[in-house]
Amino acid sequence: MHTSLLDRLRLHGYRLTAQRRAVAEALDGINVHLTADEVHARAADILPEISRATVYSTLHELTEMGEILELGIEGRSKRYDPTTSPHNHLVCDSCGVIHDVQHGVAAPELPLNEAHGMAVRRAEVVYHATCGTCLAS
Amino acid sequence: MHTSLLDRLRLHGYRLTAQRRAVAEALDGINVHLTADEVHARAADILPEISRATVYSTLHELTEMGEILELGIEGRSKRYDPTTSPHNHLVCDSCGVIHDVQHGVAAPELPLNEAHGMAVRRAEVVYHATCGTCLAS
DNA sequence: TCTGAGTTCTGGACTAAGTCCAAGTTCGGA
DNA sequence: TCCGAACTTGGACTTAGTCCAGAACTCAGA
Repeated sequence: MHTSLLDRLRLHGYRLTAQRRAVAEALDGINVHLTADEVHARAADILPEISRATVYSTLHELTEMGEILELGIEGRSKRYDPTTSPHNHLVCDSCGVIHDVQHGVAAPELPLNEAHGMAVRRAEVVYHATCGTCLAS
Repeated sequence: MHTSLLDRLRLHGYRLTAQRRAVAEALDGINVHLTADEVHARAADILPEISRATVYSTLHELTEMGEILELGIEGRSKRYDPTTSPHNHLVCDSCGVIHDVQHGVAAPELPLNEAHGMAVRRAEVVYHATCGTCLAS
């Protein structure tokens, strides 16, 4: 995946740098939703001197390109989702863990008269739950 | 509303203090979703010396009681929703403004085999959009 | 009405997440 | 290879939220 992601960065007029490569690799092949700090830690395994500011800006670029999804569902920190095809999320309100929900149910559409003049881009269903670990403690 | 809300605080074993009254009044009769800081500002109009820490702890108590909803949908700060009956949200991803969506569409239910062992409490549909103000700028 | 135990509040210090910026470095088209 | 534009760095800063010890307050019971 990351090769084509880097290609796409290029198509969008971004330069290919070691830092962007490291962030792309950090996001490659994972199916959990990392926080910016976790992405930074993984990228730092590949490129130890990468700075937090660079990771943040690269994540913003990828979000803007639509290559990843920025989730601000619960907790203090945003999480980044490499799966951009429409899907829903199951969130533990107490620890912030997020699971993808793959069942094919699409979020119901929003009637135009409810849109408050806003341009709706996507809809998702968020299931608020408590995970086993948090239930036990 | 706030009278009964205070009654319910009492029923839950909480004491009635001027500070809790002020927070309850700050949330009373509004239909926008305030951030903790905005709640603090409104409460401070009623009780100028109320501290941030108190507002935060009162908001947590009310959330725990189920009297208000804590929303962490987008942006850096949580917002508090005095409407606890099931409804959906329309969010501007760029400025964080949240509108309630009143149309009667319920979020689809989550199949048990998708629940990852988590106890699902509620589901909501979140519509991600850009508001008129942000579109213009 | 008074009292005292226990609850609540305060304000300031602290933490975590994220942003900003100036200066130095690197990329890649010509 | 050269050079300008784009990118990165790291440290300071901002914002949102938490923590804590001591002071103030609430309210049940006398």
